[in-house]
Parts: sequence; structure tokens; C-alpha cells
Amino acid sequence: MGVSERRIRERLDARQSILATARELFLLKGFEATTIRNIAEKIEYSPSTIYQHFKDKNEIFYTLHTESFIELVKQMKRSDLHENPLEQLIALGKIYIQFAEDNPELYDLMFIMEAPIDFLNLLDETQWIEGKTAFDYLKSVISACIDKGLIKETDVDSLAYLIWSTVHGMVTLSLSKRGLRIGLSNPETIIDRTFNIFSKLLVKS
Amino acid sequence: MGVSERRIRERLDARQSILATARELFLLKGFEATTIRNIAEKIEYSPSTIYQHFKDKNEIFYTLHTESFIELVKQMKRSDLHENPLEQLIALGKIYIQFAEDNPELYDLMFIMEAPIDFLNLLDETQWIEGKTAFDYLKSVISACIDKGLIKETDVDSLAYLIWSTVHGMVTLSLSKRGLRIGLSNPETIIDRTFNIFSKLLVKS
DNA sequence: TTTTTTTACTAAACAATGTTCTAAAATAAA
DNA sequence: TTTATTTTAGAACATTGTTTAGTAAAAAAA
Repeated sequence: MGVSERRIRERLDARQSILATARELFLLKGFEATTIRNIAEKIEYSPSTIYQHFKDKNEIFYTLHTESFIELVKQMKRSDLHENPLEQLIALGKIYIQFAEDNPELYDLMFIMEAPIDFLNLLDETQWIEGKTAFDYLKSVISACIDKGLIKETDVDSLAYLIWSTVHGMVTLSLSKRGLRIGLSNPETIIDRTFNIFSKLLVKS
Repeated sequence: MGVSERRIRERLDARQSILATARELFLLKGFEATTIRNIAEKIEYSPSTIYQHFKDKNEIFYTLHTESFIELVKQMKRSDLHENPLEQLIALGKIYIQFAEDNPELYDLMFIMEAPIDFLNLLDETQWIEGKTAFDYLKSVISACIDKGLIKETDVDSLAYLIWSTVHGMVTLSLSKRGLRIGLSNPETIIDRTFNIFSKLLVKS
């Protein structure tokens, strides 16, 4: 009799419904404004029930963060449509920026907020595999560029860190509302223009 | 009789002591962990007294943020020891990174946290003059480089935004603990190495 | 000097938060 | 049917930022 199987399935369903509701409310009202009680109310459970599925709020954050990375890496892999690795690298940057612009709250969770990393610390987990996966993909594209002699620099780690830092910096200055209030002439296009000159710098030997 | 002058002075003293204590506790325990009650207790006042000097917690954040910018700009101006504007630009980048590494909590407050910007919004202030001041200084150094033909790019806004984004990105990946858990071979030197290849990219015509 | 007004301050309360405790209800096993 | 286990909820706890109402002190006015 599959009674225990059904129970496991039901538990999983409940867990998923908590996550789905959490994501929905987070995207709607932001992370700070979404409370455990909000989530509980929406799925018609008591707040304490949520704690049977998640250790604490950080674990919910961490889980959503992990799911978001699956989506980001999926998007990133679209860049392999380009045969030229340099074109792929440019496409990769654009995809990354687009993801951040489309999902500002998730980007915050993935790359800025402390909650997911705090949860890793709690598990005594030293590696951040979600981030490493995305970073390794970036490195593989850069390596392809170097192999074909399209880029001079040979220290892949540094170059990958540079590219990641630059797009991350552009995106976060915008997300934290720092980039748009400093008297730029065309603030709405600044990210595009900056990305273009960065691309040129990288390519031009 | 200078009685009202004394009163004003006393009010200012109280305000300063709130700010000093707030800064001290913030740096000691972090922003999230520091409460209005903590600050009040330390200066031996009741929590509600603090609200006579500051509209809310965000105003305290904003004020500390402003003071921190005065310090940052002061540090940045040390770069004008170099006569060659390109050398000055490199020095400026190093100073900026050093400031962030020396004052991670303050950097967070200045460039990441929402609180100071939220306070600006409350005042219907559209410009972020603290950030603009620092950004304008960066632009002036870049302009000097362009004037002397040391850098080819002519769009100062974009170039300044690129440089700012890159150092900001490097620094924030480190602050948010994202940069050190992705399998780098020498994580402790990554920022230096990355800054060096970025400098070379900029200089090399 | 005495009275009135303004100021400075506090204690208590409020509403909201994440989280835990206790006990009841529902379900499964015997 | 009875017993054991799991699931759930309600209330409670300790904090938080903030507000209210009232008190004590100081300054100004009489």
C-alpha cells in the first residue's frame, strides 16, 4: 500500500506550495516586506506549519536562490548558439545583464543578500556551488577565446573575475539606485554604452 | 545672554553623541544587529529621545552615509599627488578599493543599502549629491587622461561608469562573500590581480 | 518672585516580526 | 477499537521600530 509514498508526495507538495507562494510574494512586494505570516495566510496554513518544512526564513531564501541559479545558467547556455567564442562571450554578458534587469529581486537574492550565504555557513558548506557553476561556464567561454587567440590575457581566473565584476557592478549600481542620480546625460542607456566600450576594450588586442 | 545658543549647542552635542554611538555600534555589530534601543542604552537616554533628533532610523543611516562620503572623497583626493593623470587614475582605483576593504560596513551603507536612498526619496530629492561628488572627481581625472591623449575613449560618462562599475563589482562580490567560494586558485589576491589586468586594458591603446 | 509657557525627557504602549511551545486533531498501526 | 505517530494550529515569547501621553525641568513672562 502506497500510503507512505502518498504522505511523502503530500509533504513535497506542501513544500512546493510554500516556495511558490514565497516567490510570488517576494517578487510582488519585495523580500523585506514579505513575512512568514503572509506566506502562511496565502496558503491557508498557520505560520508554525512552515517551520516543519523549512528550518528558518533563510532556508526559504536559499532554496529560491538555488532555483534562480538553475534558471540563470539555463539562460546563459543559450549563448552557445554563437560559434565564435568571442561573440558568445558578448552574448553571455548581455544575457546576464538582461537576467538581472528582468529579475531584480532574484538577482538581489542570488548575488547581494546575505541570507543564502548565511544558510551555507550554517551547514558548514564552504563552497558556493550555485555561483561556481555559473562562474565555471563563464571561464569555459573565456578559455575558448584564449585558445583561439582572440584574447591575449592568459590568466582565466582574473579575466573571468574582471568580466563578472564589471557586469555585476553595472547591474548592482542600477539596482541600488546609485547609478541614476549622479548627473549622467543619458542614464537610461548608460549600461548599454558602458557594456559596448568594455567589449571593445577586451577585444582590441 | 547666550542661553539659547547654549541650548542649540547642547542639542547638537546630543545629536553628535547619538551619531557617534550609532557608528560605533554599527561598525562593531553590523547594521542589522544594532537597534535604536542599543544606541539609547549606550548614551543613557530613552529610545524615544532619539526620535527628537532623527525622524527615523533611515535618517541616522543617511547621516552616517553622508559623513562617510566626506571621508571617501578626502581619501580620493590624495591621488592628486601624481602628476601623470593616468597614474592618478590607477591610484584612485586603489584608494577606492582600499577604502571599501577598510570600511566594509560603511561601504555597504554608502553603495548598497537602500536606507540612505529611501531617505532621499522621502525628501523628494532626485539627485544623490554625495555620490555625484565622488563620481565627478573620477570624471575629472579621466578627462585629464583624455586631454593628454593617454586614453582613447572620449565618452567620459561611459568610461567613468565602466571604471566605477568594475571596482564596485570587485569589491561587492567580496563583501557579499560571493567571490571567495567559487574555486579560485588564489582567492586572497584576486582583487589585486584583476585590478592589474583591468589597468592594462585601459592603458594599452 | 510667582505664574505661564516652552522644552526635554521618559515610561508605557502599539503593531509587527521571526520563532517556539503546547496541546489538539487527524491519521496510521496494532 | 485502541494505541502510537504525525500534522496542524493557537497562543505565547522575545525583539523590533515607532508613537502617545504625561511629567519634570528650564526659560520666559508677569
